[in-house]
Amino acid sequence: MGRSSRLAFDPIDRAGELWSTHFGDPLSMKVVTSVMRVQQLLLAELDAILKPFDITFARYEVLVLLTFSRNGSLPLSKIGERLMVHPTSVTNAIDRLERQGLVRRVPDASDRRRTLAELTPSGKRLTKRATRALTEADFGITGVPEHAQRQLYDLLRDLRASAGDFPHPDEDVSRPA
Amino acid sequence: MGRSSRLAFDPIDRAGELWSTHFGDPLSMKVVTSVMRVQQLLLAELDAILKPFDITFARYEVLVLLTFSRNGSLPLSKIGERLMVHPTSVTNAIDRLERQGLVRRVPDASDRRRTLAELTPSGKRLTKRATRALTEADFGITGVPEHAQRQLYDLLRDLRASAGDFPHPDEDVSRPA
DNA sequence: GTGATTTACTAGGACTTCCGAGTATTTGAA
DNA sequence: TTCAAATACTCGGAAGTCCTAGTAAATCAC
Repeated sequence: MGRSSRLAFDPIDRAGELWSTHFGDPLSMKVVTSVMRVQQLLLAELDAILKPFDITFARYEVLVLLTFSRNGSLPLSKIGERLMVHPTSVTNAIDRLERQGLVRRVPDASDRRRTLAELTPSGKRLTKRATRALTEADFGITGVPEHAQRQLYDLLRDLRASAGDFPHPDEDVSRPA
Repeated sequence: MGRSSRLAFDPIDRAGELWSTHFGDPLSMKVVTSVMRVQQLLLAELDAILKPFDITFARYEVLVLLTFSRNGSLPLSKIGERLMVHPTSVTNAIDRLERQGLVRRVPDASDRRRTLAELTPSGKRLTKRATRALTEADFGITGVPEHAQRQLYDLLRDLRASAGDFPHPDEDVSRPA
C-alpha cells in the first residue's frame, strides 16, 4: 500500500522544499499532490470499509444512485452522467454488479437503444448495510471537525467551478449563449 | 470523459440533497465525493498537458523525483516510499519509462538486491520541458486564488494528519513509544 | 558460521479509468 | 419518406492502482 510504510517526514512537504530549490514556487504543485494523496487515502479507506460486502466504492456509488431513483432503475447513460464517468466505466461496473446478483439489466421498451439497470432485492439489502457501515465510519474522515469539512467542501467546490465542472448560478441554461 | 458532458446542475450537490432525504447528514459524503471528483478533474488536466511529451502524471512524478536526487538515480524502493505507491506500481512505471528511453535500470553494486533507476540525457531534457509546461499551466489550477490554494493545502494536510499520513511534529521518531 | 528473518524487486491477477471503434436505434432534415 | 446525424451501449486495449506470492540478497541471532 501507500499508507502502511510511513516516512519520518511528510513527503509532500519535502517534495515542496526540493521543488522550490530547483524550480520555484511549489504551492500549486503541493495543492495538486495533496489532492491526489488524500484521494488515495480515502479510496483505500472506503474500499476497506466495503470489503466485507464484496463491493468497491465505485460500485457502491452505482447502487446508491439506483436507490435514489424513483423505481430503482436507471438507463446506463444517466448513471454515467450523474457519476461523471465514461460510458464504458458504467458498463464495466454494471457487468460486475450483475454477476454478483445485485443489479439486473432490463431492456427499455420506450427506447430500445437503452438498457436499464435495476436493483435486485439483494442489491437493495446490501446497499442499506453498506451505507450504514460507511456513515458509521463517517466516510473515512472521522477526526476532521465539521467546520473544516465545510471549508474543505466549499474550497473544492470553488475549484470545481473554476474548472467548469458545473454551470454557474447566474448562467441561464435555458437560453444558451 | 467525465468532464465534457456537463449537466445543468452540480451532481454532487444534487446527490447531497437526495442523500439527506434518504439517509441523513450528507456533509462527509459530499466532502469525500468532492475530493474524488477534483482528483479526477486535475488528473485529466495534467495528463492532457503532458500528452505532447508522451508521459502521464504518474510517470512525470518519477522523473521529477530522479531529478531531485543527488546523482539522478534512486533505488526503486525509495521511489515507492517517496511517492507513496506500491512497489509494483514503481516497477510498472520504470518499465514504461525504460521502454521510452527516459530512464535506465542500473544494478546497485553496494546492495545487489537493489536496482537503481537512472535518468538518461533524454529523460533529463524531457523533464525540463514537461516541468515548464506544467508550471506555466499552474498544474491545472489557474483561476484558484493563492489564499484559497493555501487554505486548501492546509485543510488537506490536516486531513492527512488525522489519517496518520505522516508523523506529528511532537512525535519523537528516534525514541519510539 | 549457519540458519531464520527481513528487504528488494518482479510476475500475474483484479479492479478502475479512459479511449477508439463498431452496432443498433432514434431523431431530424431534405 | 428516406438518408444522415446523433445517441446508447459494448468490445478490446492501454494505463494506473493495488494484492499475493515468488526469488534473490543482506542482515540478524544463536
